[in-house]
Amino acid sequence: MYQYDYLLLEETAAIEIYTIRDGRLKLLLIRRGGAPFKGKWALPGGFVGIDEGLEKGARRELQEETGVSGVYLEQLYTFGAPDRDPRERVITVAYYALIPSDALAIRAATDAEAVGWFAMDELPELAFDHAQIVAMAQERLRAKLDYSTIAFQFMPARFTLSELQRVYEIILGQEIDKRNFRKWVLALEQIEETGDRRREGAHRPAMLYRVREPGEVRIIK
Amino acid sequence: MYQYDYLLLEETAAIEIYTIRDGRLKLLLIRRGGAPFKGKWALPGGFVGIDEGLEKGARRELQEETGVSGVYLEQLYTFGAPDRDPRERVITVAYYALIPSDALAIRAATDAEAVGWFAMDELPELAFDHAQIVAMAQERLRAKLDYSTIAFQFMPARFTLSELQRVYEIILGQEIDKRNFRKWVLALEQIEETGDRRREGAHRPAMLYRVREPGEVRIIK
DNA sequence: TGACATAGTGTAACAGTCACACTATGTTAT
DNA sequence: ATAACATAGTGTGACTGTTACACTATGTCA
Repeated sequence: MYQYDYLLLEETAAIEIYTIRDGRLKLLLIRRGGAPFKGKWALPGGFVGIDEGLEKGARRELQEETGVSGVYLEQLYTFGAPDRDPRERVITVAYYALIPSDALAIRAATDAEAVGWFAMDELPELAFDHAQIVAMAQERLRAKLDYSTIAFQFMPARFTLSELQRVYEIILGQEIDKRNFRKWVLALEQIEETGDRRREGAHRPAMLYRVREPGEVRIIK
Repeated sequence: MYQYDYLLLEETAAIEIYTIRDGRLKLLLIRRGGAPFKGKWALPGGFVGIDEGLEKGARRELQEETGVSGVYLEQLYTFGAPDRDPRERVITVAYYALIPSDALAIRAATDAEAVGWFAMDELPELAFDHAQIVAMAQERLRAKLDYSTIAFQFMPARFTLSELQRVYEIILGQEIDKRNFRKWVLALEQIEETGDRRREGAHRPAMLYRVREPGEVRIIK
Protein backbone atom coordinates (compact mmCIF):
# COMPACT_ATOMS: atom_id res chain seq x y z
CA MET A 1 0.00 0.00 0.00
CA TYR A 2 1.34 3.37 -1.01
CA GLN A 3 1.68 5.76 1.88
CA TYR A 4 1.27 9.46 1.26
CA ASP A 5 3.66 11.79 2.94
CA TYR A 6 2.70 11.90 6.55
CA LEU A 7 0.87 15.10 7.07
CA LEU A 8 -1.46 16.94 9.34
CA LEU A 9 -4.23 19.03 7.87
CA GLU A 10 -6.63 21.59 9.12
CA GLU A 11 -10.01 20.13 9.62
CA THR A 12 -13.07 22.28 9.98
CA ALA A 13 -16.78 21.70 10.21
CA ALA A 14 -19.27 23.93 8.46
CA ILE A 15 -22.94 23.82 9.20
CA GLU A 16 -25.87 24.93 7.15
CA ILE A 17 -28.77 25.78 9.37
CA TYR A 18 -32.12 25.91 7.63
CA THR A 19 -35.52 26.94 8.81
CA ILE A 20 -38.73 28.17 7.30
CA ARG A 21 -39.83 31.67 8.17
CA ASP A 22 -42.11 34.17 6.50
CA GLY A 23 -43.02 31.57 3.92
CA ARG A 24 -39.44 31.17 2.72
CA LEU A 25 -36.65 28.67 3.21
CA LYS A 26 -33.93 30.49 5.10
CA LEU A 27 -30.27 29.87 5.80
CA LEU A 28 -28.20 31.20 8.68
CA LEU A 29 -25.04 33.03 7.69
CA ILE A 30 -22.30 34.85 9.54
CA ARG A 31 -20.44 37.88 8.37
CA ARG A 32 -16.71 37.29 8.51
CA GLY A 33 -14.84 39.66 10.79
CA GLY A 34 -11.35 38.87 9.50
CA ALA A 35 -9.37 37.94 6.43
CA PRO A 36 -9.77 36.24 4.11
CA PHE A 37 -13.14 37.27 2.72
CA LYS A 38 -13.51 39.90 5.41
CA GLY A 39 -17.02 41.30 5.39
CA LYS A 40 -18.36 38.47 3.25
CA TRP A 41 -21.04 36.13 4.51
CA ALA A 42 -20.14 32.54 5.26
CA LEU A 43 -21.48 29.39 6.82
CA PRO A 44 -20.93 29.09 10.55
CA GLY A 45 -18.31 26.57 11.54
CA GLY A 46 -15.01 26.10 13.20
CA PHE A 47 -12.16 23.81 13.91
CA VAL A 48 -12.92 20.38 15.17
CA GLY A 49 -12.00 19.62 18.75
CA ILE A 50 -9.73 16.72 19.42
CA ASP A 51 -12.04 14.96 21.80
CA GLU A 52 -15.33 15.22 20.01
CA GLY A 53 -16.79 13.43 17.06
CA LEU A 54 -17.48 15.38 13.92
CA GLU A 55 -21.22 15.33 14.38
CA LYS A 56 -20.95 16.28 18.00
CA GLY A 57 -18.84 19.26 17.00
CA ALA A 58 -21.41 20.30 14.44
CA ARG A 59 -24.14 20.07 17.07
CA ARG A 60 -22.16 22.23 19.38
CA GLU A 61 -21.73 24.85 16.70
CA LEU A 62 -25.45 24.71 16.00
CA GLN A 63 -26.26 25.17 19.65
CA GLU A 64 -23.95 28.13 19.93
CA GLU A 65 -25.36 29.91 16.91
CA THR A 66 -29.05 29.27 17.42
CA GLY A 67 -29.59 27.99 20.92
CA VAL A 68 -31.33 24.90 19.61
CA SER A 69 -30.43 21.26 20.13
CA GLY A 70 -31.97 17.93 19.37
CA VAL A 71 -32.87 18.86 15.82
CA TYR A 72 -32.22 17.02 12.59
CA LEU A 73 -28.59 17.05 11.53
CA GLU A 74 -27.03 15.21 8.63
CA GLN A 75 -23.57 15.06 7.17
CA LEU A 76 -23.62 16.48 3.67
CA TYR A 77 -20.20 16.14 2.09
CA THR A 78 -16.53 16.70 2.74
CA PHE A 79 -14.77 19.35 0.73
CA GLY A 80 -11.05 19.13 0.28
CA ALA A 81 -9.89 20.83 -2.90
CA PRO A 82 -6.36 22.14 -2.30
CA ASP A 83 -7.19 25.73 -3.15
CA ARG A 84 -10.52 26.18 -1.42
CA ASP A 85 -8.95 28.29 1.29
CA PRO A 86 -6.46 30.82 -0.09
CA ARG A 87 -4.28 30.58 2.99
CA GLU A 88 -3.62 26.90 3.33
CA ARG A 89 -5.02 23.44 2.84
CA VAL A 90 -8.24 23.04 4.77
CA ILE A 91 -10.66 20.18 4.73
CA THR A 92 -14.23 20.94 5.67
CA VAL A 93 -16.90 18.48 6.64
CA ALA A 94 -20.25 20.08 5.88
CA TYR A 95 -23.41 19.31 7.83
CA TYR A 96 -26.89 20.63 7.49
CA ALA A 97 -29.51 21.07 10.15
CA LEU A 98 -33.26 21.63 9.88
CA ILE A 99 -34.96 23.66 12.55
CA PRO A 100 -38.69 23.80 13.25
CA SER A 101 -40.09 27.21 12.55
CA ASP A 102 -41.03 27.78 16.19
CA ALA A 103 -37.83 26.63 17.86
CA LEU A 104 -35.72 29.66 17.23
CA ALA A 105 -34.07 31.37 20.12
CA ILE A 106 -32.52 33.58 17.41
CA ARG A 107 -29.81 34.54 19.77
CA ALA A 108 -27.43 37.32 18.95
CA ALA A 109 -23.98 36.34 17.82
CA THR A 110 -21.82 35.34 20.74
CA ASP A 111 -18.77 37.28 19.73
CA ALA A 112 -19.96 40.40 18.00
CA GLU A 113 -20.07 38.93 14.54
CA ALA A 114 -23.11 39.70 12.48
CA VAL A 115 -25.55 36.86 12.04
CA GLY A 116 -28.46 36.79 9.66
CA TRP A 117 -31.13 34.64 8.11
CA PHE A 118 -31.24 34.79 4.33
CA ALA A 119 -33.91 33.50 2.00
CA MET A 120 -32.46 30.89 -0.32
CA ASP A 121 -33.35 32.90 -3.39
CA GLU A 122 -31.71 36.02 -2.02
CA LEU A 123 -28.37 34.78 -0.76
CA PRO A 124 -25.51 37.25 -0.66
CA GLU A 125 -22.17 36.42 -2.17
CA LEU A 126 -20.51 33.78 -0.01
CA ALA A 127 -16.94 33.31 1.15
CA PHE A 128 -14.72 30.39 0.14
CA ASP A 129 -16.57 27.67 -1.78
CA HIS A 130 -19.62 28.00 0.43
CA ALA A 131 -21.93 28.69 -2.51
CA GLN A 132 -21.12 25.24 -3.78
CA ILE A 133 -21.80 23.70 -0.38
CA VAL A 134 -25.16 25.45 -0.18
CA ALA A 135 -26.12 24.31 -3.67
CA MET A 136 -25.39 20.73 -2.74
CA ALA A 137 -27.51 20.89 0.39
CA GLN A 138 -30.43 22.36 -1.50
CA GLU A 139 -30.24 19.56 -4.01
CA ARG A 140 -30.10 16.95 -1.26
CA LEU A 141 -33.01 18.48 0.60
CA ARG A 142 -35.22 18.51 -2.49
CA ALA A 143 -34.32 14.94 -3.33
CA LYS A 144 -35.08 13.81 0.21
CA LEU A 145 -38.54 15.35 0.12
CA ASP A 146 -39.45 12.70 -2.42
CA TYR A 147 -38.25 9.63 -0.65
CA SER A 148 -38.25 10.50 3.05
CA THR A 149 -40.21 12.33 5.70
CA ILE A 150 -37.46 14.89 6.14
CA ALA A 151 -39.82 17.85 5.69
CA PHE A 152 -41.52 17.02 8.98
CA GLN A 153 -38.35 18.26 10.66
CA PHE A 154 -39.36 21.81 9.85
CA MET A 155 -42.71 21.48 11.58
CA PRO A 156 -43.54 22.65 15.10
CA ALA A 157 -45.02 20.18 17.57
CA ARG A 158 -48.51 20.72 16.19
CA PHE A 159 -49.39 21.92 12.73
CA THR A 160 -52.17 21.89 10.18
CA LEU A 161 -52.10 20.02 6.89
CA SER A 162 -52.14 23.32 5.04
CA GLU A 163 -49.02 24.41 6.87
CA LEU A 164 -47.30 21.15 6.05
CA GLN A 165 -48.29 21.47 2.42
CA ARG A 166 -46.90 24.98 2.39
CA VAL A 167 -43.51 23.68 3.57
CA TYR A 168 -43.39 21.21 0.69
CA GLU A 169 -44.34 23.93 -1.74
CA ILE A 170 -41.67 26.27 -0.43
CA ILE A 171 -38.89 23.73 -0.72
CA LEU A 172 -39.97 22.35 -4.07
CA GLY A 173 -40.77 25.79 -5.42
CA GLN A 174 -44.07 24.70 -6.91
CA GLU A 175 -47.70 24.37 -5.97
CA ILE A 176 -49.21 21.03 -4.98
CA ASP A 177 -52.81 19.91 -5.32
CA LYS A 178 -54.49 20.04 -1.95
CA ARG A 179 -56.50 16.83 -2.18
CA ASN A 180 -53.68 14.76 -3.57
CA PHE A 181 -51.25 16.06 -0.99
CA ARG A 182 -53.57 15.19 1.86
CA LYS A 183 -54.28 11.72 0.57
CA TRP A 184 -50.59 11.12 0.09
CA VAL A 185 -49.35 12.42 3.42
CA LEU A 186 -52.06 10.70 5.43
CA ALA A 187 -51.37 7.41 3.66
CA LEU A 188 -47.80 7.57 4.97
CA GLU A 189 -49.23 7.08 8.45
CA GLN A 190 -46.47 9.20 9.92
CA ILE A 191 -48.67 11.95 11.30
CA GLU A 192 -51.83 11.79 13.36
CA GLU A 193 -54.62 14.08 14.52
CA THR A 194 -54.23 15.71 17.90
CA GLY A 195 -57.95 16.23 18.36
CA ASP A 196 -57.48 19.98 18.76
CA ARG A 197 -58.16 22.59 16.14
CA ARG A 198 -56.49 25.85 15.33
CA ARG A 199 -58.90 28.76 15.10
CA GLU A 200 -57.43 31.87 13.61
CA GLY A 201 -59.10 34.31 11.29
CA ALA A 202 -62.60 34.37 9.90
CA HIS A 203 -62.79 30.87 8.57
CA ARG A 204 -63.21 27.24 9.47
CA PRO A 205 -60.64 26.03 12.02
CA ALA A 206 -58.10 23.45 10.90
CA MET A 207 -57.33 20.15 12.56
CA LEU A 208 -53.94 20.08 14.25
CA TYR A 209 -51.67 17.13 13.54
CA ARG A 210 -48.52 15.85 15.17
CA VAL A 211 -45.68 13.69 13.87
CA ARG A 212 -45.92 10.16 15.25
CA GLU A 213 -42.19 9.72 15.78
CA PRO A 214 -40.79 13.23 15.77
CA GLY A 215 -37.12 12.28 15.84
CA GLU A 216 -37.30 9.83 12.96
CA VAL A 217 -36.85 10.52 9.29
CA ARG A 218 -38.35 7.60 7.41
CA ILE A 219 -37.53 6.43 3.94
CA ILE A 220 -40.78 6.14 2.04
CA LYS A 221 -41.97 4.50 -1.17
CA MET B 1 -18.90 32.38 16.49
CA TYR B 2 -17.23 30.00 18.86
CA GLN B 3 -13.82 28.87 17.73
CA TYR B 4 -12.61 25.46 18.78
CA ASP B 5 -9.03 25.12 19.93
CA TYR B 6 -6.86 25.40 16.90
CA LEU B 7 -5.82 21.93 16.03
CA LEU B 8 -4.38 19.78 13.32
CA LEU B 9 -5.77 16.32 12.76
CA GLU B 10 -4.73 13.32 10.81
CA GLU B 11 -6.69 12.99 7.68
CA THR B 12 -6.83 9.77 5.75
CA ALA B 13 -8.72 8.49 2.75
CA ALA B 14 -10.08 4.97 2.60
CA ILE B 15 -11.34 3.45 -0.56
CA GLU B 16 -13.71 0.59 -1.13
CA ILE B 17 -13.06 -1.01 -4.46
CA TYR B 18 -15.88 -3.19 -5.76
CA THR B 19 -16.16 -5.39 -8.73
CA ILE B 20 -18.19 -8.36 -9.82
CA ARG B 21 -16.37 -11.62 -10.36
CA ASP B 22 -17.46 -15.23 -10.35
CA GLY B 23 -21.04 -14.12 -9.96
CA ARG B 24 -20.38 -12.32 -6.68
CA LEU B 25 -19.92 -8.76 -5.56
CA LYS B 26 -16.34 -8.51 -4.36
CA LEU B 27 -14.38 -6.03 -2.30
CA LEU B 28 -10.63 -5.44 -2.32
CA LEU B 29 -8.94 -5.67 1.07
CA ILE B 30 -5.40 -5.41 2.32
CA ARG B 31 -3.87 -7.30 5.18
CA ARG B 32 -2.26 -4.99 7.65
CA GLY B 33 1.44 -5.50 8.13
CA GLY B 34 1.79 -3.43 11.29
CA ALA B 35 0.05 -2.46 14.50
CA PRO B 36 -2.67 -1.77 15.30
CA PHE B 37 -4.82 -4.61 13.98
CA LYS B 38 -1.73 -6.36 12.61
CA GLY B 39 -2.71 -9.26 10.38
CA LYS B 40 -6.32 -8.06 10.11
CA TRP B 41 -7.83 -7.09 6.78
CA ALA B 42 -8.61 -3.45 6.11
CA LEU B 43 -9.66 -1.08 3.36
CA PRO B 44 -6.82 0.35 1.29
CA GLY B 45 -6.07 3.99 1.96
CA GLY B 46 -3.52 6.40 3.20
CA PHE B 47 -2.77 9.89 4.26
CA VAL B 48 -3.90 12.70 2.06
CA GLY B 49 -1.22 14.63 0.26
CA ILE B 50 -1.08 18.36 0.79
CA ASP B 51 -1.32 19.27 -2.85
CA GLU B 52 -4.05 17.00 -4.05
CA GLY B 53 -7.79 17.06 -3.66
CA LEU B 54 -9.46 14.34 -1.65
CA GLU B 55 -10.94 12.67 -4.68
CA LYS B 56 -7.72 12.86 -6.57
CA GLY B 57 -5.95 11.17 -3.69
CA ALA B 58 -8.53 8.42 -3.67
CA ARG B 59 -8.06 7.92 -7.40
CA ARG B 60 -4.36 7.62 -6.93
CA GLU B 61 -4.81 5.01 -4.26
CA LEU B 62 -7.18 3.13 -6.56
CA GLN B 63 -4.70 3.23 -9.39
CA GLU B 64 -1.93 1.94 -7.19
CA GLU B 65 -3.91 -0.96 -5.85
CA THR B 66 -5.63 -2.11 -9.00
CA GLY B 67 -3.97 -0.45 -11.95
CA VAL B 68 -7.27 0.96 -13.13
CA SER B 69 -8.23 4.58 -13.67
CA GLY B 70 -11.17 6.45 -15.08
CA VAL B 71 -13.74 4.38 -13.24
CA TYR B 72 -16.69 5.45 -11.15
CA LEU B 73 -15.70 6.93 -7.80
CA GLU B 74 -17.97 8.52 -5.23
CA GLN B 75 -17.46 9.98 -1.82
CA LEU B 76 -19.33 7.90 0.73
CA TYR B 77 -19.02 9.50 4.13
CA THR B 78 -16.50 10.98 6.53
CA PHE B 79 -15.82 9.14 9.73
CA GLY B 80 -14.49 11.04 12.69
CA ALA B 81 -15.40 9.39 15.96
CA PRO B 82 -12.63 10.19 18.45
CA ASP B 83 -11.88 6.56 19.26
CA ARG B 84 -11.99 4.97 15.82
CA ASP B 85 -8.21 4.62 15.77
CA PRO B 86 -6.79 3.40 19.08
CA ARG B 87 -3.61 5.43 18.63
CA GLU B 88 -4.88 8.90 17.99
CA ARG B 89 -7.59 11.00 16.47
CA VAL B 90 -7.94 10.24 12.78
CA ILE B 91 -10.54 11.43 10.36
CA THR B 92 -11.18 9.27 7.34
CA VAL B 93 -12.95 10.26 4.18
CA ALA B 94 -14.32 7.09 2.64
CA TYR B 95 -14.80 6.67 -1.11
CA TYR B 96 -16.08 3.77 -3.10
CA ALA B 97 -15.17 2.78 -6.63
CA LEU B 98 -16.89 0.42 -9.05
CA ILE B 99 -14.76 -1.46 -11.52
CA PRO B 100 -15.98 -3.22 -14.65
CA SER B 101 -15.48 -6.94 -14.41
CA ASP B 102 -13.02 -7.00 -17.29
CA ALA B 103 -10.83 -4.04 -16.32
CA LEU B 104 -8.78 -5.72 -13.68
CA ALA B 105 -5.07 -5.61 -13.96
CA ILE B 106 -5.16 -7.47 -10.63
CA ARG B 107 -1.69 -6.35 -9.93
CA ALA B 108 0.23 -7.75 -7.03
CA ALA B 109 0.54 -5.58 -3.97
CA THR B 110 3.13 -2.90 -4.51
CA ASP B 111 4.86 -3.27 -1.20
CA ALA B 112 4.57 -6.86 -0.17
CA GLU B 113 1.30 -6.52 1.69
CA ALA B 114 -1.26 -9.17 1.01
CA VAL B 115 -4.16 -8.08 -1.16
CA GLY B 116 -7.33 -10.02 -1.75
CA TRP B 117 -10.77 -9.90 -3.25
CA PHE B 118 -13.51 -10.98 -0.86
CA ALA B 119 -17.11 -11.78 -1.63
CA MET B 120 -19.40 -9.43 0.29
CA ASP B 121 -21.07 -12.31 2.09
CA GLU B 122 -17.75 -13.79 3.16
CA LEU B 123 -15.86 -10.81 4.49
CA PRO B 124 -13.19 -11.46 7.10
CA GLU B 125 -13.07 -9.51 10.33
CA LEU B 126 -12.02 -5.95 9.51
CA ALA B 127 -9.69 -3.53 11.26
CA PHE B 128 -10.79 -0.24 12.82
CA ASP B 129 -14.41 0.68 12.03
CA HIS B 130 -14.10 -0.57 8.48
CA ALA B 131 -16.99 -3.00 8.85
CA GLN B 132 -19.24 -0.01 9.44
CA ILE B 133 -17.86 1.77 6.38
CA VAL B 134 -18.45 -1.28 4.23
CA ALA B 135 -22.00 -1.65 5.50
CA MET B 136 -22.74 1.94 4.58
CA ALA B 137 -21.40 1.54 1.05
CA GLN B 138 -23.45 -1.58 0.50
CA GLU B 139 -26.57 0.25 1.57
CA ARG B 140 -25.78 3.18 -0.72
CA LEU B 141 -25.07 0.93 -3.65
CA ARG B 142 -28.36 -0.93 -3.26
CA ALA B 143 -30.30 2.28 -2.94
CA LYS B 144 -28.65 3.73 -6.03
CA LEU B 145 -29.61 0.74 -8.13
CA ASP B 146 -33.18 1.91 -7.78
CA TYR B 147 -32.83 5.50 -8.77
CA SER B 148 -29.72 5.67 -10.94
CA THR B 149 -27.83 3.85 -13.63
CA ILE B 150 -24.93 3.14 -11.30
CA ALA B 151 -24.97 -0.60 -12.03
CA PHE B 152 -23.79 0.06 -15.58
CA GLN B 153 -20.42 0.97 -14.06
CA PHE B 154 -19.77 -2.71 -13.44
CA MET B 155 -20.29 -3.63 -17.07
CA PRO B 156 -17.55 -4.16 -19.65
CA ALA B 157 -17.68 -2.20 -22.90
CA ARG B 158 -20.11 -4.68 -24.44
CA PHE B 159 -22.45 -6.96 -22.58
CA THR B 160 -25.68 -8.89 -22.95
CA LEU B 161 -28.94 -8.08 -21.24
CA SER B 162 -28.68 -11.31 -19.30
CA GLU B 163 -25.30 -10.27 -17.95
CA LEU B 164 -26.68 -6.90 -16.94
CA GLN B 165 -29.63 -8.53 -15.24
CA ARG B 166 -27.26 -10.82 -13.38
CA VAL B 167 -25.42 -7.79 -11.98
CA TYR B 168 -28.66 -6.38 -10.63
CA GLU B 169 -29.55 -9.71 -9.11
CA ILE B 170 -26.16 -10.06 -7.45
CA ILE B 171 -26.27 -6.65 -5.84
CA LEU B 172 -29.91 -6.84 -4.81
CA GLY B 173 -29.59 -10.43 -3.69
CA GLN B 174 -32.79 -11.50 -5.41
CA GLU B 175 -34.03 -12.74 -8.75
CA ILE B 176 -35.66 -10.43 -11.25
CA ASP B 177 -38.21 -11.31 -13.91
CA LYS B 178 -36.50 -11.40 -17.28
CA ARG B 179 -39.23 -9.77 -19.35
CA ASN B 180 -39.90 -6.99 -16.89
CA PHE B 181 -36.22 -6.27 -16.47
CA ARG B 182 -35.67 -5.97 -20.21
CA LYS B 183 -38.65 -3.72 -20.71
CA TRP B 184 -37.50 -1.52 -17.86
CA VAL B 185 -33.86 -1.22 -18.78
CA LEU B 186 -34.53 -0.60 -22.47
CA ALA B 187 -37.10 2.07 -21.60
CA LEU B 188 -34.35 3.98 -19.80
CA GLU B 189 -32.74 4.55 -23.20
CA GLN B 190 -29.30 4.46 -21.64
CA ILE B 191 -28.01 1.41 -23.48
CA GLU B 192 -28.12 0.51 -27.14
CA GLU B 193 -27.53 -2.48 -29.39
CA THR B 194 -24.07 -2.82 -30.87
CA GLY B 195 -25.29 -4.96 -33.76
CA ASP B 196 -22.95 -7.78 -32.82
CA ARG B 197 -23.91 -10.95 -31.01
CA ARG B 198 -22.11 -13.07 -28.52
CA ARG B 199 -22.02 -16.72 -29.45
CA GLU B 200 -20.86 -19.02 -26.70
CA GLY B 201 -22.17 -22.44 -25.85
CA ALA B 202 -24.83 -24.48 -27.48
CA HIS B 203 -27.62 -21.96 -27.56
CA ARG B 204 -28.94 -18.88 -29.30
CA PRO B 205 -26.41 -16.02 -29.38
CA ALA B 206 -27.25 -12.90 -27.40
CA MET B 207 -27.28 -9.35 -28.69
CA LEU B 208 -24.44 -7.25 -27.30
CA TYR B 209 -25.30 -3.84 -25.88
CA ARG B 210 -23.22 -0.85 -24.93
CA VAL B 211 -23.85 2.03 -22.51
CA ARG B 212 -24.70 5.21 -24.42
CA GLU B 213 -22.70 7.51 -22.15
CA PRO B 214 -20.33 5.25 -20.28
CA GLY B 215 -18.99 7.84 -17.87
CA GLU B 216 -22.37 9.12 -16.74
CA VAL B 217 -24.48 7.88 -13.89
CA ARG B 218 -27.99 9.13 -14.49
CA ILE B 219 -30.69 9.67 -11.93
CA ILE B 220 -33.78 7.87 -13.15
CA LYS B 221 -37.50 7.94 -12.30
C1' DT C 1 -77.45 36.70 9.43
C1' DG C 2 -74.71 37.10 5.54
C1' DA C 3 -69.99 37.75 3.70
C1' DC C 4 -65.66 35.94 4.00
C1' DA C 5 -61.75 32.83 4.14
C1' DT C 6 -59.72 28.70 4.67
C1' DA C 7 -60.74 23.54 5.74
C1' DG C 8 -61.97 19.49 3.98
C1' DT C 9 -63.60 15.91 0.66
C1' DG C 10 -64.17 11.85 -4.07
C1' DT C 11 -63.82 10.11 -8.61
C1' DA C 12 -62.18 8.84 -13.03
C1' DA C 13 -58.28 8.70 -16.38
C1' DC C 14 -53.77 7.43 -16.79
C1' DA C 15 -49.15 5.50 -16.10
C1' DG C 16 -46.15 2.43 -14.24
C1' DT C 17 -45.33 -2.14 -12.07
C1' DC C 18 -45.86 -6.88 -11.63
C1' DA C 19 -46.89 -11.73 -12.52
C1' DC C 20 -46.62 -15.10 -15.72
C1' DA C 21 -45.02 -19.18 -20.18
C1' DC C 22 -43.87 -20.04 -24.54
C1' DT C 23 -41.22 -19.56 -29.05
C1' DA C 24 -36.49 -18.65 -31.40
C1' DT C 25 -31.99 -19.88 -32.62
C1' DG C 26 -27.43 -21.23 -32.50
C1' DT C 27 -24.14 -25.29 -31.06
C1' DT C 28 -23.02 -29.86 -30.37
C1' DA C 29 -23.50 -34.80 -30.30
C1' DT C 30 -25.19 -38.67 -32.75
C1' DA D 1 -29.03 -34.28 -41.15
C1' DT D 2 -31.23 -33.99 -37.36
C1' DA D 3 -32.47 -33.97 -32.66
C1' DA D 4 -31.23 -32.50 -28.00
C1' DC D 5 -29.80 -28.74 -25.50
C1' DA D 6 -29.37 -24.18 -23.45
C1' DT D 7 -30.00 -19.64 -23.31
C1' DA D 8 -32.23 -15.52 -25.95
C1' DG D 9 -36.08 -13.16 -26.66
C1' DT D 10 -41.00 -11.74 -26.56
C1' DG D 11 -46.72 -9.71 -24.85
C1' DT D 12 -50.75 -9.32 -22.14
C1' DG D 13 -53.75 -8.46 -18.39
C1' DA D 14 -54.26 -7.34 -13.37
C1' DC D 15 -53.07 -4.27 -10.16
C1' DT D 16 -51.37 -0.02 -7.90
C1' DG D 17 -50.16 4.46 -7.45
C1' DT D 18 -50.46 9.19 -9.48
C1' DT D 19 -52.71 12.92 -11.42
C1' DA D 20 -56.25 16.24 -12.64
C1' DC D 21 -60.07 18.45 -11.16
C1' DA D 22 -64.50 21.68 -8.13
C1' DC D 23 -67.52 21.94 -4.73
C1' DT D 24 -69.29 21.81 0.24
C1' DA D 25 -68.27 22.77 5.40
C1' DT D 26 -67.55 25.69 9.17
C1' DG D 27 -65.86 29.04 11.92
C1' DT D 28 -65.29 34.47 12.58
C1' DC D 29 -66.50 39.03 12.05
C1' DA D 30 -69.05 43.03 10.44
